[in-house]
Parts: sequence; structure tokens; C-alpha cells
Amino acid sequence: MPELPEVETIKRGLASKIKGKIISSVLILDSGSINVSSKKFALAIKNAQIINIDRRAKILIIKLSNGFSLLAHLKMTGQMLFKPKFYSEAGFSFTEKTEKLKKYFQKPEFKHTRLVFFFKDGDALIFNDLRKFGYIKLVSQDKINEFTGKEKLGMEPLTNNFTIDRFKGILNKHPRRKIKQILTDQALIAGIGNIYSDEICAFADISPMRTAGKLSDMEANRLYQGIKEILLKAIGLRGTSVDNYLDVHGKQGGYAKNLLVYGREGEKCFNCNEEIKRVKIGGRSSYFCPICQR
DNA sequence: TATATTGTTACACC
DNA sequence: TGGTGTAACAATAT
Repeated sequence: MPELPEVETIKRGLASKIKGKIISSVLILDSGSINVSSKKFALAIKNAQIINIDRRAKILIIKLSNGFSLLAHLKMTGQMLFKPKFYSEAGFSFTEKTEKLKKYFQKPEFKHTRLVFFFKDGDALIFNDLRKFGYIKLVSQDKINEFTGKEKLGMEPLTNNFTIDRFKGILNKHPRRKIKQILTDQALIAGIGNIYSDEICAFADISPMRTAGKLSDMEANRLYQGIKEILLKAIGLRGTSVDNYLDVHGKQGGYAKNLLVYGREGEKCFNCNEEIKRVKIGGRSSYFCPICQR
């Protein structure tokens, strides 16, 4: 599941690989992945240059030279794969017919390919999405704030204005909510999902079921430290691949072997050897050590 | 075939 | 009313 560290890793990969490139065409294999008609989408981005790539919460913002941006959300299973020299390797010319391209993408490895961006230099960018929950939206740049405002996104946890006081303010405002739900609530703190919320609670030795109002000052400090440290460490290792997450080079993230609890139901806690338990909180699986996390 | 998966939202409830 | 919880939905693999 791409969360903040995975999306940030992809953002950096895209910045180094496609920034400055000019889009020659786009192949739309699943119109359900975009927000406007295929015709409008293709026409709008043709010949546009990639200005830069940004991230807000788990959303990638690809800024184009023509006043539009592409907002990409990978949801559970989205992938962005950079394919250098795609045209020459696939044996295509720049003016290849759509039908021939579509036929080529019927190959099994492209089963979940929804969109393909072709660049003037022959490189390509592939958007895969097994579950089809993700999207790439064409949004006018003057409407991006409107869009992210509509999504009610909270603070970016790695920015300087996400201070310990701000974090405690959030806890105080929602004293009855479980800490797991606060960490994963995108309207409060943006970018933390199921994996890292469990890992942050494990780092802080706090049960994900604890309510915010009953946390001591020290416990709140530990959670805050966990948010910063774990997200930064995960970015440093290019994310966690527990499912189908890959970076733009098609490589897995390196954080999976650092997971303390996520996905380890029935396995032993590294600290006390107790079995890791799994409970549902707000309908989501949550993993924790019942001895270490109180 | 029923179930599990997560991010997001719509809606019911107190 | 606003804060909270829950169910529903997206589509697919197993």
C-alpha cells in the first residue's frame, strides 16, 4: 500500500527520470482511471512538458507546462514504472497506430496497465493498478487547492509546522478517538496509512486501541517521535513492499525487514517473544504486541 | 464462491 | 451540532 514514504520515493524517482520531458502521446487502456473523457485527456497533455513533481499526502502532483497538472493517487495497488527507451526496445515508431499499441499491451505483464505516457525521447511511463482504485486526474493548476481542500487533507507530518504542540493539539481535540484512527485520519495528519500507523504505535510502545485523551505527555512525545523517525527511515529505505509496491525503477522498497509488527500476526515480538496479535480497528487490521504496547 | 484487502466518503446516531 | 462510528464502495486474487 503506497503511503507517504512510498509516494515520496516515487515522487523523487519521477523527478529524476521524467522532469523536463515532453509528452508525445498517452495510451489510455482504462478510461475509468481518469476523470475526463479520453479524448480531452489525450488532447490536453499532448506536447506538454513536465515541469516538476510534487507530493501532497499520498497524492502525486505532476505539473505540466500548459496550466494543467496530473494528480495521481495510487490507492492500494497503483504503480508508476519508468521504462527507458521504450519505443526502441518495443520496436515501435513515434507514429505507431493506437490499435497496434493496444495489441502490444495485451501481453500478460501489462494485464493491469491502465495508462501509458510516451515521451518525445522514446522513454515511457506506465501506470499499473490491479484494483483500479487509483486515479490520474487532469486538473487545472488554479484548481489544485480546491481539489486538495475538498479532500480535507491535514498537516504534512514531515514539515516543520507539524510540531509537537500541533500534534498534542490534535490529540486534545479528539480525546475519545483511538490513536490508530487519529494517525490514519487524512484530515488530521496526511499520508499515514495502515502499515506505518501500526509501526508508529509499536515504536512508541502504545496500543493502537488507546484513546487519545488518556495518553500521558511522555506517550504523546513518543508517538510524535515515532511519526517523524519511522517515516524518515522508511523514505531512506525507499518504502515498504509488503504487497505489490514498486518504485519507478520496478524495485522493491527496503523497509519490509524493519517492520516490528505489521503483517506479523502469530509471529514473535522481537522484544519480548510474545505473539503479535491482530485486531480490527475501524474495520482495518491492526497488528501489535499485547505485552510491549500498553 | 465467499472473503480479504485500504482509502475515502456518505450517513446514522448521540 | 459536531464529533464519532460504521458501512459501503471501488475490483481483483485466492
